[in-house]
Amino acid sequence: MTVARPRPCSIANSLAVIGERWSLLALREVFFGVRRFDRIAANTGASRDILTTRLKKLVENGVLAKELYQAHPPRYEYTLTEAGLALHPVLLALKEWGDHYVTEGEAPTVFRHDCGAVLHPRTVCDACSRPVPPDSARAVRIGGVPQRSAADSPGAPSPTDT
Amino acid sequence: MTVARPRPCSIANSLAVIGERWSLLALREVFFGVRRFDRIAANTGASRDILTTRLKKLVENGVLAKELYQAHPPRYEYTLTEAGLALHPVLLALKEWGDHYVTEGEAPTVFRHDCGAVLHPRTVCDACSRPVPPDSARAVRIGGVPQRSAADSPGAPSPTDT
DNA sequence: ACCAGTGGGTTGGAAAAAAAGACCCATGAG
DNA sequence: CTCATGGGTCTTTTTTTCCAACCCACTGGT
Repeated sequence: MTVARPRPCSIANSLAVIGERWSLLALREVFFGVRRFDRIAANTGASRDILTTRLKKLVENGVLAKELYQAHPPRYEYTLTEAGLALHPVLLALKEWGDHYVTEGEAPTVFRHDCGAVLHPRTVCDACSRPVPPDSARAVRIGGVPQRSAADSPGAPSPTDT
Repeated sequence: MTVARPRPCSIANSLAVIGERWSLLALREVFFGVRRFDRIAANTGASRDILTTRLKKLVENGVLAKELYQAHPPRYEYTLTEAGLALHPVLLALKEWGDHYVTEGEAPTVFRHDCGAVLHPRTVCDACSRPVPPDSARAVRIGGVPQRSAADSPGAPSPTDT
């Protein structure tokens, strides 16, 4: 009898690093170019002590780096590491979804892409550059468990009980 | 003197709906085809009471729908609404980031795209279909505040103090 | 009829996390 | 000297979360 342990999963792993309250909002600020504690606190609304522990965690996990910009009263700026920059798609996806399904009225934040158009991100397959609707992705393996590739009836694509 | 109120932001709005612990993992399960309470609880590791309130909230916010599949002992399945399906890019982005920067070893979950290749999502501009690196997006407006369109060097794109 | 099992919760108490706000320290400006 | 700024820390109170147990309405087996 298998004990029900949670599914191994990169989404869960990601959330363990950036999934706590305020973490993503702090990262949003750094993406916006706001790199100092006070401003991040003010713009997110996070309380200072929580923000301190979140930033520390993000630094420990290599998402942010702390850079000294003034010695003596040592003062730091938080900057994005490579891993931090790689979160851009996550934030864009969340913003797009929020604009569409949560925020009422105009989107509070708007970007213009290099190409000149207002930015709306779209997710495509890296190999073929075509869109990836939910049903265009077949599971090869879920949570470490190989999926039968056979014709699973639509609507019940291999529930993966484990 | 402006009182520091948190920035209006669709990312924050999104997180208010799906940002609590377990919410995204529950949604992941529904995307995987796991639609019933017990299985979702087992596969995520969430405790039942928390899962109850999370699912209720997701239903209230129109991300999931509850469908009766058996009367009498009334039993429900949770299915994705249009808004729920639209979260696919968010989950893909989180999975991709986790695979890359958090999970050690092989990715626990792998999808194959319709095109035949193993799925790696990429985010592109909907208008020009080109990639969207962090510095290719210029702020038109952030948190409701218009940005000066002048040449802000990347990395310091108008700190938006509000 | 009796019993175990399944599905979807609810309840109560203990433990952990977050919020709010005061406090601290070093430096620089007026 | 005093105030303001930046980056925290400390304490107290309020919220959440976790955990395990319990409940109810069946269903299927014997």
